[in-house]
Amino acid sequence: MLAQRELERMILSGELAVGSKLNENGVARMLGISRGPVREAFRALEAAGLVRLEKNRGVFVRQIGVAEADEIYELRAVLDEYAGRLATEQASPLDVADLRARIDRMERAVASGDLDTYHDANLGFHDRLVELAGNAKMLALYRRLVNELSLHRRATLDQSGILAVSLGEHRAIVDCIGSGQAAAAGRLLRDHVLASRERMHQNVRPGQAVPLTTRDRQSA
Amino acid sequence: MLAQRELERMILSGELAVGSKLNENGVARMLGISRGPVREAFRALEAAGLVRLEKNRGVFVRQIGVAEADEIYELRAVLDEYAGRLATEQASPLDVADLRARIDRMERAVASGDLDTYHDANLGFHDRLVELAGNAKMLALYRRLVNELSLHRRATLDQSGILAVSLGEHRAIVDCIGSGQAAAAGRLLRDHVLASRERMHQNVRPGQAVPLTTRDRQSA
DNA sequence: TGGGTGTAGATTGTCAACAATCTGCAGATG
DNA sequence: CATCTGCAGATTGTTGACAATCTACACCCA
Repeated sequence: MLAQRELERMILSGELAVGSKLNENGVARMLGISRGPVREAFRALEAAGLVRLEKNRGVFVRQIGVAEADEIYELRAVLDEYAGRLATEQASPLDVADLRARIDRMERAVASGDLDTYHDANLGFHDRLVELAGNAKMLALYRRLVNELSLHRRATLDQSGILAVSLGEHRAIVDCIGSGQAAAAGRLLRDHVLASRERMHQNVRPGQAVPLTTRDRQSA
Repeated sequence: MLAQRELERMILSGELAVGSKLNENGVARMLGISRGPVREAFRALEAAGLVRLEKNRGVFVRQIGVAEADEIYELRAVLDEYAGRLATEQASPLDVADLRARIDRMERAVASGDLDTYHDANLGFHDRLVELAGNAKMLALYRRLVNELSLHRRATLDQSGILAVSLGEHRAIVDCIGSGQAAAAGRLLRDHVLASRERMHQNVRPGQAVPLTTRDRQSA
């Protein structure tokens, strides 16, 4: 039960590299437990889409390719448009202020060049927005998609110019939410996600395909 | 690995009643295996949303209430509208003919009063439609939602009048797909799903809340 | 009689050992 | 020299046993 959360944390933080093999004995020793609970955690993580199980061969941290990331971004665009519409109808002035504060936090992070904080705040902003929509099932699906996207380890050569654009999009979205323009909020949110997808593509091209040295790497 | 599929089948078919407790030893004996693999299957099924785990108390087949079913229907409406648009762009004439054949099968089932066959064909029709959209991740999410909806055991007092209406909606959808009207196909599909939600509500009202006798029932 | 309490049985959580399968390498063979 | 074969070690799949926790019922007491 706890092993699953710890493994999930390590996978999402990148502590366990994408594509690396997870040895049952190794993980068990690392967590100070036996193989039984580790295997159970693996099964749960597989259903959550974070690892891949190969019968009699072992489990691997899942690798999300560009094509699959594309699919996920398009799904997010559809869900986010809906979430934006609902959130506009549901959000209180306090909620809007909270969203603005999150954007401010992102802006400060960009100004100080702290990309990690920016990334966290960005995830938090979108998560809060979907949460405001008030559909718990959608929030669960959304989080799953975001988790899977984090398995698409791209070069992350975020240039501050791109981040500034993204910041502007965020502000426009919250302005629509604050002024009750549901349809416009949804549309901007969808466009924002699709633009993020394009930004990912531009990051992927220089690096080409995923280097082989990161596949089936040993760890734990 | 196989235990999970068997349990999933038994849950979705209703062989294991919604809300019933699944005893580890009982399931293990039933499947002719030991408790270890059973516990692994439980963890996977929990992540799939089919069972609910309560620490030190056991696992129960999940119960979907009206509020949650509502959320799922609204999500399906959003996804299906998108799927309808994509499917229209992707579908070949053969695909359209296949969809029509599925509707014919539903019609025959209604005519002969075979509600089980109608239900299967209906699920198959929508599944195929989402599959045609060509987004594998969306298909996976869609199937998960449909699975969860089957945990909302309503009275299923399907009257043939209602089914006829549903059949007509199906034909209109495929007509749009066949004639390349993507936006219209999406809109009709969304409306169809939302209408299904309303039909569920009308089925729920007479029966009121779920009777207590079906909760935490012993089985396996 | 109603309600709290303790205990016996059942059930879940965990572990270590055994069986089945895979992997890597050394040696044979053409 | 390349390829196939077979074994040794490592890893996964499964099992039965033990510890921790919960549940239900009998019992006691006000």
